[in-house]
Amino acid sequence: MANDRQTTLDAPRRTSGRTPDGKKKTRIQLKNEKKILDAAQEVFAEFGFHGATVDRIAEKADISKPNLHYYFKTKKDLYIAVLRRTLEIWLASLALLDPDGDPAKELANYIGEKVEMSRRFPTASRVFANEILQGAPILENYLKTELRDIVAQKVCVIRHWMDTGRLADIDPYHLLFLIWAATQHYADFLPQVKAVLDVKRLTKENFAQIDRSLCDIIVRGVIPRDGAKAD
Amino acid sequence: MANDRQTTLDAPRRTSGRTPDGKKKTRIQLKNEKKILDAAQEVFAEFGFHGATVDRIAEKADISKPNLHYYFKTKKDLYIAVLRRTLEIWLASLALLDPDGDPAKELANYIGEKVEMSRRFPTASRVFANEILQGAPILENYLKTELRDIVAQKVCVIRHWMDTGRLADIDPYHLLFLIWAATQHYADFLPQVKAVLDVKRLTKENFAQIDRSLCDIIVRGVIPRDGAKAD
DNA sequence: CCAGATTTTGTCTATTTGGTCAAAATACGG
DNA sequence: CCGTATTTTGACCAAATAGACAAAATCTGG
Repeated sequence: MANDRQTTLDAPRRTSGRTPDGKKKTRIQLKNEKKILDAAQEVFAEFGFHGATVDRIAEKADISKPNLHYYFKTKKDLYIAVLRRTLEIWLASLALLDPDGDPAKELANYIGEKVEMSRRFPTASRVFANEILQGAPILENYLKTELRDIVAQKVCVIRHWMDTGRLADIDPYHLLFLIWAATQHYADFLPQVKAVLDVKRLTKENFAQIDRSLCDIIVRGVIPRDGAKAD
Repeated sequence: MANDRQTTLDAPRRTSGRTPDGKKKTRIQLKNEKKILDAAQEVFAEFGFHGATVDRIAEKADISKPNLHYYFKTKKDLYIAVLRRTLEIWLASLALLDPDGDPAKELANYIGEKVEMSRRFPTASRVFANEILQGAPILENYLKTELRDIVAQKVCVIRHWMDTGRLADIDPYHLLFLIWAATQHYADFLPQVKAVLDVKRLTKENFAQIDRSLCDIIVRGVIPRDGAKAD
């Protein structure tokens, strides 16, 4: 009952550089908030919201716990801030898919972008995965509004390609899910992938190979047999 | 330093029905252990190891906390027991892929099996996902031995299909990862899927559609263009 | 119905953890 | 260099939580 604070994630507000009261942020403030957010992202990615402890985050950020609370009132606030950052990365990768481009090239490009994302920002992907896995208590609202809308747009593009006969007739939603799942798998399930492949870590070459494999299968799977260019 | 207890997961021992000392298990024991494991699986799936509390599990199992501890010494023991059960489900679905079958049919069948798995045992999938996401502290050993071996076998089958020209030349490992990722996505990321599709829950029809879409794309993506049967 | 084994519970404890607070330290504009 | 605003910290608290333990209740075979 004592929980009337904001608990869902609004559309990422363009407030960076401003404190909630409108004042400009100090240099110290910016530096420390970044340190904390970086540390928090790692810890939340590894342990999820519940498993992460403020102490651990503070330690990793090399800052005292009360000082951390000076910048972020509660653990939840901090978590929301991390999610917000994570989301921007996510959104960036979703912004592709040109309706006028060649479907095969566009999709391959999209897949490549997402693979690169998993390679460069695995912790961001994991924070996100943890949140969804636990029922998306914070992101629920975002998923049902912003994400849904963006996806609907992408779906339109894909449908357009089908209508003009440049793409096989498959469900656009599941095509997108397939791409997301396949690419993020290499960030979220990294320990499993490494174990099965029997490697210490995934190199750039590994990711190039992943990109090739996924494009091979998925693009070939959705391009019509006849009119397709051999490339 | 005071942690010399077993911390990794051995090969699932065939000890069901036997207590560690070799005695037969009481009917009460079996019933209560099942109640506890069922409850624990749900809670671990939703909150992960750290987020899950013994109290909550006990409550869900409708059993007192000390009584729960009577059956499972520690939270970790209970977690390991849940993982063991989960693993059996996982293994079962991996046991397919007949080398002498038709590749397209075998793969479609495999995908269908995994989709069905996600539909029927989403919590099991989530427990597993949580464990991997947090770095697979318990499952690490299992991943590097049993799973790796099983996968190696499947890879052989797939390679065999390629060598006999019945499958396009793609990396078998990444094909398997793709299938796992795509199918489990609908269990692990269910809240996201529901939000984007704008549905309250995924029906049997939804899953049939998922199965069709995934088979369409993936199977078409790996079957050579020429010699393929139209089916 | 009895004796021993098994099961259940009320109570308690040690530890972890999120968060507070007032005071001390530091930065900064004039 | 001074006064004010900002930043940092040591000490502390209340709640949550994993687990211990001995006593009580119940079951079971003879």
